[in-house]
Amino acid sequence: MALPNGPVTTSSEAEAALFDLVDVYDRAYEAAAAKLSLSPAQACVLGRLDERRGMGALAEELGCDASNITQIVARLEALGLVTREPNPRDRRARLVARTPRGDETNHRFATAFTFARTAVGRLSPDEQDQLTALLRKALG
Amino acid sequence: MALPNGPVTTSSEAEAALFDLVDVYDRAYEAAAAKLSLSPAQACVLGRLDERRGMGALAEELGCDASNITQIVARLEALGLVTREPNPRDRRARLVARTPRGDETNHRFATAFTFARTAVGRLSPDEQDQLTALLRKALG
DNA sequence: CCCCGTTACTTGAGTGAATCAAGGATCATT
DNA sequence: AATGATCCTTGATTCACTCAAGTAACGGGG
Repeated sequence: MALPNGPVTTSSEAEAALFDLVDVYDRAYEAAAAKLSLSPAQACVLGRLDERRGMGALAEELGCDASNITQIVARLEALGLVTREPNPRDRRARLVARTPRGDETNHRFATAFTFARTAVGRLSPDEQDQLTALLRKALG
Repeated sequence: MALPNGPVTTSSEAEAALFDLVDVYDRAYEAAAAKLSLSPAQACVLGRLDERRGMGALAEELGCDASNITQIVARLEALGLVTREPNPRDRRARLVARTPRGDETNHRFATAFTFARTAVGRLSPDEQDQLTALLRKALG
C-alpha cells in the first residue's frame, strides 16, 4: 500500500476533506488493481488503450519517461493483455493495443474500481453538479 | 512522476472532476517533495513526526509493513532529518523524532505544498463549507 | 542520392517503495 | 525459568521511475 500523500498541517476542514478524498481514492484504485494482480501503473496504462496508440503518445499523456512506458507495456504484453505491433507507416514506432483478454481485464478493473462511482452516487444530481462546479473552481 | 490513477471510463462530470483533483493533488505533492530532494514517502513520514513515535505506530497509521518504515526512516536518518533513539521503557522499540533540520525541512515542505491551500483559497468561506459537506457526504 | 539532425523506442544502470519471510532481541505471562 | 507474543531489522524480490546512451528509421537540404 502506497503511503498517503498526507496533510502536513491541516489548516482547514476543507483541506482535510480534500486529503481524505485523495487518500481513499488512491487506496481504492490500488486495491482494485491488486484484485486483478495488476499494479496501479499497469491498470492505468491498460485503461488508456481504448484505441491503439504509440508508446510516445502514452508517455506524453501520462507525463513520464518513454522508457517507463516501455517497461510497463512489456509486462502487460507478458501477461497477454496487450500487443505491440509495428506501425506500418513508421517502422520506428510501435502501436500498442489491448488484446481481448486485455479488454476483459480492463472491464473487470472498471467494475472493481467502484470508489468514484459510489462516492458520486451518494450525492443527489444537484449536489453532483455543485461538487463538480466547486472542484472546477478550486482547480482554477 | 507517478502515473495517474486515471479514470477508466469517465461516466459523469463529477467523477471526472474527482479524478482531476486527485491527479493534480498527487502531482503537486510529489513536486513539492522533489523540490526538497525527498520522495513522497519520505515527506509523508517526516510530516507525521510532530511528536516522536515508534516505528510500529508509524506503520499502522500509514497502513504499510513495518519493514517499509524501517527503510524510509533509515534514509531520513541518513539525511540527518530524523533520529532513532532507543525507547527507555522498551528496549525492543525505537522512538523516531525529527531533528532541527528535519523540522525545518518539514516546514519548507509544508510551504512548498501549496496545492490544497491554493485550491481551497479559490473558494469563498461558504463555498468551502459546501465543499467540505459534499466531500464528507460522498465519502460516506 | 547521401548526409544529418530528429524522432521513436529500447537498454542498462541506479534509486527507492513496497511486500514477504525469517530472524534476533526483548517483553510479559504463566 | 520457559513460552509466546511483540518490535523491529535483514534479505530477497518485484516493480516504478529516471537518466544516459544507444539503435533504427524518418525526413529534409545539399
